[in-house]
Amino acid sequence: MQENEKWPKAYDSSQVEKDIYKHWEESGYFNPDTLPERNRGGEMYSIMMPPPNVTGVLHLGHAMEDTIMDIAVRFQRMRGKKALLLPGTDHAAIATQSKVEKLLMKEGVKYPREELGREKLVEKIREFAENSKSTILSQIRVMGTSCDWSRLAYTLDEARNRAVNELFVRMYKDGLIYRGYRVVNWSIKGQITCSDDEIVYIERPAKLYTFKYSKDFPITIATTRPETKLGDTAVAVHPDDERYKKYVGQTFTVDIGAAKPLLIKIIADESVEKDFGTGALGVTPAHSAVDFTMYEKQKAKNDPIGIVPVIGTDGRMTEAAGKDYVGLTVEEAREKFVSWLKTRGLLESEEDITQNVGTSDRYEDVVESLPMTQWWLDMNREIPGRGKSLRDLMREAVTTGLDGSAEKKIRIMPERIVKEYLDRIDNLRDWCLSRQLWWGHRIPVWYKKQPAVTNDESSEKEMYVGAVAPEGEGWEQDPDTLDTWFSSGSWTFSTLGWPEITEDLKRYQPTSWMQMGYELRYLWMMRMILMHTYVLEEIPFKDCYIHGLLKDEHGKKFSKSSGNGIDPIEVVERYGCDALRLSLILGISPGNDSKFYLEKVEANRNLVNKIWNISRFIVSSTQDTDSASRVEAKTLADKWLLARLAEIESRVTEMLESYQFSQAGEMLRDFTWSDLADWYLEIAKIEKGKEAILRHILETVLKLWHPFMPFVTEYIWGLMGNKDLIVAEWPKDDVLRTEYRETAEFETVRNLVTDIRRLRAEQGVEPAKFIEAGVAASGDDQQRLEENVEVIKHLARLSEMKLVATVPEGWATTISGVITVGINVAGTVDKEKEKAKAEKEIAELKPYITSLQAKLQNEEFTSKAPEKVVQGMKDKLAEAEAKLKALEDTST
RNA sequence: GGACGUUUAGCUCAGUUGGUUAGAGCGUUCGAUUCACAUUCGAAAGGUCGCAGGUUCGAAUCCUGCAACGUCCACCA
Repeated sequence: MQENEKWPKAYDSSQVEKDIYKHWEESGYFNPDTLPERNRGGEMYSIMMPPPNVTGVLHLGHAMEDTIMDIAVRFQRMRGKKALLLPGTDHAAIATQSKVEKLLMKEGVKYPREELGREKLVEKIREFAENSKSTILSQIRVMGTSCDWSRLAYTLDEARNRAVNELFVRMYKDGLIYRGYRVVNWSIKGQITCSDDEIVYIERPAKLYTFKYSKDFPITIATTRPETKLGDTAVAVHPDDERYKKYVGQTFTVDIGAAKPLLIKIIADESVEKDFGTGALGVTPAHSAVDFTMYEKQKAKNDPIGIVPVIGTDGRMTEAAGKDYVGLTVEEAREKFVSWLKTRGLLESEEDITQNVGTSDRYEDVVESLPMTQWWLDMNREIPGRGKSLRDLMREAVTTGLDGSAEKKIRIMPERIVKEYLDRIDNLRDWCLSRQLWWGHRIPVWYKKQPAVTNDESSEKEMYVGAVAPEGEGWEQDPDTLDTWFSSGSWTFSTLGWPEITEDLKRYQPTSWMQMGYELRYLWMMRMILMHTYVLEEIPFKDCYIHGLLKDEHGKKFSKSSGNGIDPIEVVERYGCDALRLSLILGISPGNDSKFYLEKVEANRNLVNKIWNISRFIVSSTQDTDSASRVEAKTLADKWLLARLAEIESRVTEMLESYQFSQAGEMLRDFTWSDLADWYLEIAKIEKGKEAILRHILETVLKLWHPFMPFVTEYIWGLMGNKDLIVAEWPKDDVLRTEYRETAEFETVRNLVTDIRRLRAEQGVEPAKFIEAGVAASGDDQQRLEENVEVIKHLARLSEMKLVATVPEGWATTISGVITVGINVAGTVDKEKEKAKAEKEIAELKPYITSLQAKLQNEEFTSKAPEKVVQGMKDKLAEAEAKLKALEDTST
């Protein structure tokens, strides 16, 4: 074929991708409202894009998510659905604010909050966020993502802010959100509260100290945090513990150096393990979540114990800790208190242990447990009128279905995640919603007097909950903002216009599908389920696919600190978007991590180019074809290929329906490269008159590939004179599927060609040389080969192929299935090689035959195994025996 | 302390409800360049399916135990 401008030898993605994306965007097909008639009347299909954080740029993980979502939505669009992929970004409260603060500090603003003040700092963050947002949005376009830009959402925009406020107020009115003095996770470094989900547990060595408060105190206790003991108010023992039963209810006064002598009450609590340590637990309600629950239990029992905070928000000991300790860090205080115990002879032992401590996922410091007044979401309280709690809703949504309705059940993939999720639900504590941050949704609560961040139980002033301040003077809004996951949690409906009951809301939720990385399954998936089921009494999505992490070739996480980051945009520039997309989805299995490296992209670039050249060949050789001509299989090869195509069509469809992208893509690749390019197109050069079939095949293949590699397929589609592959009809049941089913017959021909090629290579026949061949076959095989003599001759480079009774003496021979084939090597046959080959095959075949025979003689097998299996084995045995006989004939 | 995942060719991974000679891509070796594509084509080598037991006529696949790696949960005071 002539080189020409339209069809260069190699596909150049950089020349076409931008224009094609622009064309798609202008076509309106990304927006379900402006899709062709067929789609607008179709079933709805919706995906909400997990909003990337506006903290920087798109990374490979985003690129992978964009790819799988885009494959899903393109597939559904081609099938005629009213398909929506709704894009958006996340303001990412703490991530963004801390990032900007760090940048400012680098620029010399040492204390950004103090120096700039709330308004100015928020303005700086907004600037940064807007910048980052526009970068990210343009990168989503580069990935070819077919999302509806007219519905673009941002977690901190006007509409989403309205939704968040409304949600907060509604939950408050339902009694689910409350203000409470409770123990929080406090990051000293970040000066901020963390939810349980933002805690990362790490193991570290620690010392377990066993001691008594005083010489005459009857119970010995153990702790890894001696300094907190300055705030102890009780000792808890198991109610059945004979050793301590007699003390329960008594109160002891001990002086261990705190500001005031401690009043220690002995209480009984089921959760204390008799066999752990001394079987008694010093209770510090102010500095341990567990102890705090005991404090609450005692309060409920009307047998209260005290609560004494001895650590402040600055991580230093408070005045309550006593004059010897005030102002010290916890480490200093610990050392001091331990030596105090030692000098008094109160320390019984010191033991090295490994301890699990919680750290802040953002600031990476060990979090302190401190009591504070914060806003909380109650997991256990009954929702008015629903007869169940938020926890119940979260459980129902993945088990029985919401309200027991199977229609309202979320299917999570891979399934094992469900178990982990339920585990987590069972252990869920109330969610601390308020954050000491400025970047985010400000808590919609107003006070007459502003409470300071403090760990004293402050007296409440007049309070009003609502988005707008009430009438009158002196109202000040709560200074805190909401946990960023509060707004992300409402993503599946806030994006559709809620709290207004819009057409979009009615139509596109519950959404069809959600995908996310497994690190988000609690932080985000759980919250979406919680909020959606609460607000709309519906599930947020029908299917949820949890994918693994992308790692580098050594299995390491991509991260800035290890410097192994790969910029997806650079990869697109170098190899093309289609190649990158394939590399992100092929060879992965759901829920497992996968590795990414450039060799993979290269291989997939080659695949894209292969498709380009297949098209180039087919288009050039079918230029004058009447596109209306009927697709009809005339030869064995035609029947075979059309049967394969029909099979691929239905299997790829099935796989995409069940979100098995990797498998679908691999199947298509194998078909395209091997069956179509290497075999059928080669045959098409020999057997003429395939124009209509070739066109049909190419168009079908382009359609099947389009969701995976949208750019090159759309481009070729255009070069073929067609319009808008993006909305072309997905291949489905057609005449081919029922007409052509048989693929096995062609395998005889294919195997014969391969075996002759191997024989030539073994015998050292020059590759270009045409030689004579003789083929001894019988029955159906004989006829099949006769019909395909020309094909075989060309593909195996034969000058002549005769069907013979026996292969002439002196020719090199091999066995292909049950066919004996010989080639005339003009007396130069390498007997040694031939014999070695035959012997090797015989050696493999004999034990195989023996084992088959043994199986077939085994009555247990023949009576128990299904008839199909037994028959299959008999056939195999017959074939193997025939082959063995032929081999033995040739090797003697 | 519980739970989960992974372990298959040198590398990356497939392997559907157990069915009998375990597959692909990359890499390796040998060979090929006029006529779609060297971003290509042909051929080959390469695996005791982590280990040990068990169930079964039959196990990479099911069960039990163990090991290595990874992950999650828990009020390990």
